[in-house]
Amino acid sequence: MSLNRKPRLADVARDAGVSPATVSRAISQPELLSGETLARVRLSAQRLGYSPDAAARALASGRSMTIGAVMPTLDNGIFSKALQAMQENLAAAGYQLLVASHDYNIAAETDAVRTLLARGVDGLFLVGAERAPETRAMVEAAGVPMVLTWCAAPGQPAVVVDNVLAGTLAARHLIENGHHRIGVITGRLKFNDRQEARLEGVRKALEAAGLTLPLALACEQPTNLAGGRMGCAKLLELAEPPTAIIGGIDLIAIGSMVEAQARGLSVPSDLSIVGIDDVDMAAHVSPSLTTVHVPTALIGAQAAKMIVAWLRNQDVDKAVCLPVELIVRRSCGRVPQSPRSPLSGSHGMDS
Amino acid sequence: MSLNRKPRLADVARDAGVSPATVSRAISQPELLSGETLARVRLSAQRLGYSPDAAARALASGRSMTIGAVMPTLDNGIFSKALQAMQENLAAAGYQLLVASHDYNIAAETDAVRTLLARGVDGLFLVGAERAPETRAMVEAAGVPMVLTWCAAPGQPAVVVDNVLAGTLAARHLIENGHHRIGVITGRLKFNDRQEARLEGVRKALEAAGLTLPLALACEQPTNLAGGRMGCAKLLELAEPPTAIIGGIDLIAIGSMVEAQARGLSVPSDLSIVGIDDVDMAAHVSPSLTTVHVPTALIGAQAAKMIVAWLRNQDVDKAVCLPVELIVRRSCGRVPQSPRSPLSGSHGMDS
DNA sequence: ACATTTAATGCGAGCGCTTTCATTCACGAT
DNA sequence: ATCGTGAATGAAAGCGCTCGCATTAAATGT
Repeated sequence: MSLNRKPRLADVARDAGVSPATVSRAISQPELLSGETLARVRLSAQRLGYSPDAAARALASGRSMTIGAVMPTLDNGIFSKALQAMQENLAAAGYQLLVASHDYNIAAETDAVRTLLARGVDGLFLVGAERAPETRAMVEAAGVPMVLTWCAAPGQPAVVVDNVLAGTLAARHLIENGHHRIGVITGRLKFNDRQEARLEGVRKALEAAGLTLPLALACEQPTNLAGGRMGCAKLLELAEPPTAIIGGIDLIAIGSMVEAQARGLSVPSDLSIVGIDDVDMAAHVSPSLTTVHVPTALIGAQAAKMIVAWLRNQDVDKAVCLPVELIVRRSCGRVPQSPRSPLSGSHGMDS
Repeated sequence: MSLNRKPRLADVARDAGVSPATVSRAISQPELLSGETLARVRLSAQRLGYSPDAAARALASGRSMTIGAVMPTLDNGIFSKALQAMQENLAAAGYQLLVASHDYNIAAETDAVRTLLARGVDGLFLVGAERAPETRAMVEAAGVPMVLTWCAAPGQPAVVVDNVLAGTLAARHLIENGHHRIGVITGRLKFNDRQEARLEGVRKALEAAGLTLPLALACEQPTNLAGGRMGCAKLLELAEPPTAIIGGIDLIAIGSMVEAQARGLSVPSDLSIVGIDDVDMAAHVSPSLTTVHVPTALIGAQAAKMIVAWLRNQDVDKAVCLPVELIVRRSCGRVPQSPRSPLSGSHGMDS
């Protein structure tokens, strides 16, 4: 049993009767070799069970074939879905994905980027456009291609969706159903420009309809079910509660639905609810959630393709904006005509 | 503007008036240096903005400070939660996490492991004990520490939970509530020993109570909400439908609940439902889901700690088994006494 | 037949760091 | 004074691969 050390490139070269350089080319630029030589080298490599040393390649070539992704958290369906898509697409192009998370902490993002850069990543995915100037500076100084996701920064390649539009779509749908008092529960706005944009979109739609968003009707909550429940509870306990609620993400919307139902309200007849994201669950809760579809997996896939193209020096679209779309399901209805039990009546009739 | 090339270790050495070896030690074994020298080197490093080159370190030292994790999918709360915990713990120890996924495809797992190994990972996390012999062989040949998660293989360090017990706990709870006809919806059993074990646990509890699991009452579905709905639909359409359903994972259980409710059944009075995992959502659906808590994040955290200890040549527990626990909420009730609308009556009275 | 390309391969100098071994120096013991 | 001793540091040989340049051989043109 010859359990000698791992074969190196030189071993293959010797075995195939060629120079190390030729073996190296057989791996990375096979088109430069004659068919015969290539075949011989491949045979030797195969026979010896050769597999190139990634660290050595990285050192010699200056490329690590590794891409870093820094997400707010991996523990959220929308990010893990994007991550999954990134991973698949990168793997297909020979790249590995290095992940880090910052839990919505702007300084933690800086640290993560620093670490990844020190790791020699060839490219970087970041979420959102808002970040510490230092972070941008580091990436720039390192000369590492970076593509943003979800939100775009000027002049920076990105794969985004129109979050403002998403908010507008959600609000407009409610307005068209006669709702005046619309509550909005967003995620924490700090270091989360996706949520900010969506909120802005809601405001826009409201203003376009001659309505406003009273301070009391907007609240920030953690981006999870519990946040949705709490936010909803808060809004429903208002003297003048909303007739409809927009969740900054589906999880919040669903949490709101649960809370409303737990309070004996019927969705949508007592309270309408709209989400944004269209997570798997949205179609399966009852009533099914009307929401604005955001192509999460596509964002990841596109971002991966973009960075690979960039690394291959191909043309890169400066920023692609993926479409969002209102998905009408069953969680929204016309504004209730009459006061309902735990809520005081809404003002003014409509329609 | 001196935008020269990145400073190297030698630059720091020159600046600090010491040898490169000393700088190297300042980084990785500071305890070997005199306080004075260390301070001087650190100052120079800081001033020059030095950051060691990971590839060079990896090549010279034979350690990449990188750990690979191969998951069935990132796009599932339980795995992404574990991943998140792994990532945090590894980062704290100076390691980076390289991720890959195989989508429940055993050959894809082999490929992922091969790739990660070629990448020079210092350690590996895998899910479950079932896999291609080739995969094990590769890891062994590479001499890379590997820790398994969720399910243990003999003689292999692992952080697991007793999935059989989880299944038993779920079933026993139902049995104690008088249920005889218990349906089970698991995820696909192929290359998923967690689900197999849970199913086995259910069988055990049933047998211990003198009951059996008829073939018709067990079904496999995708591990998501839609799977739960379909599985539930199938079971409810049986001539003799179950009075209770166990979901192999919470997502399935919740999907079942939705389906049951969509069919006009009330949970738990018409149908009891138990899940396994205790995902965030479980506490927030309505009725809240009775389930078996599996400490997902802890699995990840422990696994990370274990592999770090191993890499530091510290003692490693061969296999830690984390506790599972039945969480009684509101989705289970006594078996219905009388036939209910869409279902034919259950046989024999109980209690 | 001879110069000129073009294609295929080899040479060798690194890439930036780690680590073994040797060296130096200070200090307490003899 | 002399000799270990151990702590602190330096010298230098790689780690395994890539790539610019040089070289050779074959093909093409005149």
